[in-house]
Amino acid sequence: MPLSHDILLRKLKAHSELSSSDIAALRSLPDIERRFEPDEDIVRQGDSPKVSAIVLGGVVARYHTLPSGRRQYLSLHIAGDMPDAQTLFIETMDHAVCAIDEAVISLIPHVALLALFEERPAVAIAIWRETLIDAAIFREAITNNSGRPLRTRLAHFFCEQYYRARAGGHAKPGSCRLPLTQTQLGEMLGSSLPSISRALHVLRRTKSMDFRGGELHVFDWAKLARFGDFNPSYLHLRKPSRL
Amino acid sequence: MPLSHDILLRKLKAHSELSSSDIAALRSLPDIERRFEPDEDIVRQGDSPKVSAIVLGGVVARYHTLPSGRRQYLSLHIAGDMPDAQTLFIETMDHAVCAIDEAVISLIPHVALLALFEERPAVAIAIWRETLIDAAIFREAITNNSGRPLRTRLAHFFCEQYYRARAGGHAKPGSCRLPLTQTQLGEMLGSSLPSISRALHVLRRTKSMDFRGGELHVFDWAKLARFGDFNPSYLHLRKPSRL
DNA sequence: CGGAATGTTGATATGCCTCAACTAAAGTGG
DNA sequence: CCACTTTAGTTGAGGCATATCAACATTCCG
Repeated sequence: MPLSHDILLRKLKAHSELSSSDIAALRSLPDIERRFEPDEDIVRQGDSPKVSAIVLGGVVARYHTLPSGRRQYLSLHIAGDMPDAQTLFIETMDHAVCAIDEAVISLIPHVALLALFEERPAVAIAIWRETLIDAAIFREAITNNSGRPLRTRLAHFFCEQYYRARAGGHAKPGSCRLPLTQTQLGEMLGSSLPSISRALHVLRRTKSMDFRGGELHVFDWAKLARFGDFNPSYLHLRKPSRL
Repeated sequence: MPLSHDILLRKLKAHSELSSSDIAALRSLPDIERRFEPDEDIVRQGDSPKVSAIVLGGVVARYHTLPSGRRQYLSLHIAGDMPDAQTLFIETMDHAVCAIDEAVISLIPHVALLALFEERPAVAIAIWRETLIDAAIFREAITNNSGRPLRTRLAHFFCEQYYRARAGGHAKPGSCRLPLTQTQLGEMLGSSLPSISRALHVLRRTKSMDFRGGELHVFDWAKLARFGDFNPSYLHLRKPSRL
């Protein structure tokens, strides 16, 4: 009964109802824990993994590699997230998943998950829903990266990370971990390092936030959210976090 | 036994195995057919529909509305697609779906689909997979709109539409329907009308394609795909189309 | 303490935006 | 069927946000 599954459970409960037998079945899933170094790949583009990952600690990201070699980060994942749930039903990875900082991952064999789905359809639905929320986050990223000026885009990104960290219970009051370099922020938001640096100065000057040393500080949530044009409804969490 | 479901079936078969009883069950789903005018909304942001839509004809799009009023199109859907499958498990729409040209839609009650899923898990998995491929398309859109110059972005977009139309059997040899204005292309790719117009001229000058009158013509697929940095693997179709 | 990685800042270049005028094509009503 | 209006697309001029290149400052870490 790996305690680690409680982390997934907590995440699923944020949007889905599960019975006590669902929960028990989930808890009894076999898993292997693995630690990854910063920047180490967890799954690569083209792979066909036979396990799915749950993030237990640290930060993990999905990314594409462009022919130029440039990296485009697609999403960030923290404890409780299943960044490669899709490998259950799509054989080949169309993107890669890597650790951003040092990350601890729980790996669950597909066969075990599929057996659980058959026995406990409610769990399958909860994880399906999880993948659908992922898709909503991707859609928001399309809009964010295509339709907003860089300052707004950056603010929106910070809002999302902070909000998700809080919703998952992984934030201190007023701050959360966000171990990205400015180069990586650029690769996330489709922008260059110097532009990120300058946009960040603009944000800091609003006094609503700060970002340094891999830590995101939020001083004035309402202001930051306004600045970043952020509305959390796309995250589809049942009880909106108080911020 | 609405024949219209064969259109969905064909789509699902492109990536999933279904038994004859799965197919029979799918065919027996009740549905209502509805016609939508160009630009008419099928579902709106904030709605909680009790039915899911299958596109039977025409072109349909998902979109966000920005506070400025600007529209960001997120994806395009043609016959066989289920642009709002997610409403099965996510109550509230975080985006809207509209008809681009005149579109015919089949609406299936959620209750009927959910009952089918219970009876025929393979169908549930096929549709789950469908939503996962949707997510892969969103990811590609993030990369396309964030990481590539406008000409490339436009070429990539044309490649995707043409490839998907062919895969679904909705393309003539060398061309497919794509009833978008340049304004809409701009709202798709996060760009302005004049820039689209100029980028389009560049593409036309390569002699690999043309786009006019809502029709996309492909003269030299290999060239266009190269220009658009297009690799169809993210569409996860079992038998890659010959082009 | 020295070297590598990260971030800041400036100068210059450029892709794309905005505004605007104009052309072309597609309805619409007399 | 033709003028009238509307919508769509083209083209030009000027400006701005962001890219690129480069030098420097700072922090981190062995």
